Amino acid sequence: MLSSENTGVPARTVERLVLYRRLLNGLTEQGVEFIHSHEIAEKANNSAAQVRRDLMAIGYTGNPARGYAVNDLVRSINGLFEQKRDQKAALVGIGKLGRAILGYFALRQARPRIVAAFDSDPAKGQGEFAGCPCYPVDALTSVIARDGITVGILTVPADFAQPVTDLMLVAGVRGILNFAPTPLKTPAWAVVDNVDIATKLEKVAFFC
Amino acid sequence: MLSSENTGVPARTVERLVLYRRLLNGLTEQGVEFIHSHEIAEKANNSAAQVRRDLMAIGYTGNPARGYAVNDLVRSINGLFEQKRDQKAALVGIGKLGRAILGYFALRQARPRIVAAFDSDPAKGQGEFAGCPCYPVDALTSVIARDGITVGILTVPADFAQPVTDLMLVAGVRGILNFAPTPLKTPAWAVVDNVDIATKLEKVAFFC
DNA sequence: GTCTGATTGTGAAATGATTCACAATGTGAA
DNA sequence: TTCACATTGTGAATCATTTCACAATCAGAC
Repeated sequence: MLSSENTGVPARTVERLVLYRRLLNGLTEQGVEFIHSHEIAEKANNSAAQVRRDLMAIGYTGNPARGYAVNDLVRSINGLFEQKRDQKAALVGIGKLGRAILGYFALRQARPRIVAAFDSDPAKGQGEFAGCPCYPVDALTSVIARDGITVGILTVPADFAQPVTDLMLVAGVRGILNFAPTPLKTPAWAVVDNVDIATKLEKVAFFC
Repeated sequence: MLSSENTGVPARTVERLVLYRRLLNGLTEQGVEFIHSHEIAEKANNSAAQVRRDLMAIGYTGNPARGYAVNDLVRSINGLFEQKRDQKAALVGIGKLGRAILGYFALRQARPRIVAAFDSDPAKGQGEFAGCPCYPVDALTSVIARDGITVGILTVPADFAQPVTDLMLVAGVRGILNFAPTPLKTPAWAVVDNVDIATKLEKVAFFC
C-alpha cells in the first residue's frame, strides 16, 4: 500500500516536497532568488537536515554558499511529477464532503484534475458541480474507461466503499483516496490512501 | 507534534485501535464472542503480529485457544479513551468542508463532540448548523474558554489558519486538526495533525 | 488425565525514517 | 589571490515501527 516502486522516493518525502513547492511558489516574485535549507525548514516546521535529505532524494543539489535557487528547485520538484502530470481523477459520492472537495479542486485548478463525479442518486448524478460533469454510478465503468481516469476519490458512505472500489479498479483506476471509514480490499498493485477524519480527530483529542 | 507523552501508546497504534473498535462493534450482536488476531488483521488490512502488538500496547491480553473476547476488548479500547471522553471540540470556518464535517459528526454523535462553530462572516456566524451553535470569530476566545473546549478543527482558508490557531491556543485549545494547507507555528505542548487533502491526492497520483 | 494443535505474548531482527556530525565546497571579504 | 565562514551533501548513528519466530499457554479430543 503506497509503496515507492515508482522512483524510490518515499511517500513521506513526496508529501513534503509538495509542501516545499507550495512554500516556495511566489517567492521569486517577492525578490527571493536563493534560500537555505534551514529557511525552508523554518517555513515547513521541520529540520534543515530533513529538507536536505528530501532534496537529495530527487537529486537536487544546491550551493554551499548561496543555498538553493528557488525557481530551479521548484522546477525540479515539478519534474518529479511531470510524468504523472496529466492524470485524471474521478470523485464518487456527491454528498457534502464530495461537493466540498470538488469545489476546492475546481477553484485551485489543482492536479490531478477531477474530470468526473458520480452519485447513486439519479437526481445528483447528472448535470454538474463546480464545473465538473456528474454521472449516475451506472456510468462509472464506461466513463472511467472512456476518459482514461486513473485516480479515484471515495466520498461515499462506508457500505458503498468496497463495491465502488471494485468497480473503479476493474474500470482502470489504479489509485484511490478513501474518505470512507472502512479499510478497502484491493490487489497489491493498487495504491490506497485513507483519510479517516473521525479517527484523526479522536487521535488529536487523545493526545491533548 | 503528536508525541505520546500521554500514555506511551504511539499515535499509529491509537489510530489502529480506533479502527479495531469500529470493526468489532456490533460483532457480538452477530453472535461472535471471540476473535483471533489474524481475523482482526484480515478486517483491518494488516498483519496478525501488528494486531497483537497493538493490543499489547494497551495491556490487553487474550487467550491462546479462544483468541480475544470481543466485548471485553472493545471495553478495553474504550478504556484507553475514557479519560478524554468528554473533551469538546470547536470548528472554525463554516465553508463547504466545515459544514460537511459538522454534518458528519452531528449525525454520528462521534467524539469528541463538536459543540461550537465559528466563522468570520457575520451572516454565517450566528444561528446553527447541524445542531451546532455558530458564533462570529470575535466570540471565539470567550466561547472556547466558557465551554472548556480543548480541540480545534480548522477549515479556514490558508491565510487565516495561523491567526485563528494563535487565538485558539490562547483561549485554551490544546489540540488542532488542521485542514488548511499551511504548517502551523505552535508551542511544543500543542498537538497538531494536518490533513492536507490536495497533497494526499497528489501523492496517490504520484504512486500510481 | 494426558496429549495435540493452533494461537498468544514477546524478545530479537529487520526495516524505515530522522537526526547527527563533519569533510567538502563555493562565495564574498581582505 | 588567499582566507574565513556558513552551508551543503552524506555516511553513520539514532530512533521508531513492523515483522519474525518461537516458547508458553489454553481448550478440546481422546
